[in-house]
Amino acid sequence: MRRCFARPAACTTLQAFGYGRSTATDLGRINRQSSRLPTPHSPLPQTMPRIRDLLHSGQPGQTITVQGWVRTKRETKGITFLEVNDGSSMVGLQVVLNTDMTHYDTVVKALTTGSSVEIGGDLVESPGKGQRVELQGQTLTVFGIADGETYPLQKKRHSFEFLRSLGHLRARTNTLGAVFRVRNACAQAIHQFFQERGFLWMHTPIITASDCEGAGAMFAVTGLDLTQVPRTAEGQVDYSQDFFGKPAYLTVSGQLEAEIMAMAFKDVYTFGPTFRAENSNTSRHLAEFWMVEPEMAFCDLVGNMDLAEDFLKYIFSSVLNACPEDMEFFNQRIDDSVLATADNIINNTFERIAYTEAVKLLEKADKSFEFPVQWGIDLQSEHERYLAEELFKKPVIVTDYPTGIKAFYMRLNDGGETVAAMDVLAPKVGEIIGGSQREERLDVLERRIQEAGLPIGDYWWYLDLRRFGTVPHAGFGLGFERLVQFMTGMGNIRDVIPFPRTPDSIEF
RNA sequence: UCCUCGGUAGCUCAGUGGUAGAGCGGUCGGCUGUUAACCGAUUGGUCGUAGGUUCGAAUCCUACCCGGGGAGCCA
Repeated sequence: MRRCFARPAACTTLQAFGYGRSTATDLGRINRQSSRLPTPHSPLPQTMPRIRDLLHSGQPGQTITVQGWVRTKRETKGITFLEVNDGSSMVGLQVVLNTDMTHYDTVVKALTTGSSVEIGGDLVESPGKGQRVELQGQTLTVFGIADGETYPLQKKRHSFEFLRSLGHLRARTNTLGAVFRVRNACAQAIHQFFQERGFLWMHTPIITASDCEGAGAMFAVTGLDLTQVPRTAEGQVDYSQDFFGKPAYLTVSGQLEAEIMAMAFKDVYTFGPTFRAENSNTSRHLAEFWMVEPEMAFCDLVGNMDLAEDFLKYIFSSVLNACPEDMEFFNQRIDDSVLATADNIINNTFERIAYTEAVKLLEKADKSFEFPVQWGIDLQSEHERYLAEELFKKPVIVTDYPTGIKAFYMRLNDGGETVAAMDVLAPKVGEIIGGSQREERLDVLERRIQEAGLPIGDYWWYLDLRRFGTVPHAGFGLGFERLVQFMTGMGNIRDVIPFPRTPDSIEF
């Protein structure tokens, strides 16, 4: 590409060109007919049609301007085809450039995959196969060339491992583009689902005061100079000199705070970032991920299950509706069960079964498990998948788990052997949602905190909720990236979040 | 953290002790409408790093680094 710039003919079209607040390089505005002057356009983005809309509803005869990045260029002797993509859809707009354009030899030939362009012209019916309409290019502005020798994205399939090393460029690929459109549609659907039902979105804190949340290793947050940590007389870190005057961490859950807000607004939800410092190196774990946690007052476990089922059906329907091409792509190229799975979620009533019953079914199963089943142990991934995939062949909600394997805040059932917990198990992925009815009885909750060996003083406000106007309530948690993984069929969670954070990895 | 597989051209990979390869990409040329265009030519490497065995190491050994998959933990 540098060689092209060195050509005298190309150099004559080079000039600094102020463009809005940024400076772009104008490689040339090219007129098909030399008598026609370039028409300066408004730089306001909202005046530019998105390629998605042009492909769906653009009419031949429209004069349009599009902006985007060149995905491919196909050249023949007398004509050049560009596919321009602006991220609004999987498929790009085909642009036809004829050799009689001014500067064709210098500018059009210089265009490479990855270059940024603005092209004006007429939308016409495409005589070729593969697209309804195409853009007959008349003016072309090149904002930036992507040097073909060094631009790492090629017109071929790349491994996801390789694309992960290109976190700043991979969103321009078909698959990651589809992932992030689906992710957006999914987030939008989540808000819409809750807002339609009167839930309030609550921003629970990201920095939390103590580790009483009790769910996994936490990242410490400190303002102390780590090269000169103040010590107490006993040699411990003197947190009284730290920013908050006590140890602080990044949140691992917004649930306890959501419970506070549910005691005022009945139905609330959180949707925000969550952090786990666990050294988990798997395709299903991130150190920073987004979590959705609805919490409902005056609600029991059955109401919780109803909400979880409605929730998944709604999200899947919405995303299929919003991103049909992307979902079709996932089904074709990533996992051919994506659409069947979505259909299964949307059109089946979820099976509901108590843990004790599930264990009996697993014991009777004509199948040998790596981990033998026994009442009292937590279900392994292989057990969950057997229930959802082989036995019921649809989503299964398992309820009433043994008290010993679940968290202290889950409501104790009569007899005390089980708690009102629920896990939604889905074919292909296993647990997708985990939740419970919360313990609303003060005396029971106090006993459970003590039995768990937790510092009861730290929970004074949580216990106050039971002292003052307590109410049965319930909620669940859902890992947002796992939902996106589930919907798209993407195998690695690092490929459904724009900038994954995992142990020893925090690029971009 | 444990188990396991891997690291060779820009990318995807072949090469199991004897002169480092293919496809794709890039570049150049050709081709009147292409669809991951096509055809021809060409470019391209400290074989993850360090040490060792050997006449000779991409290949065998040791350590380390990085990545994939699985497990645990979990969402």
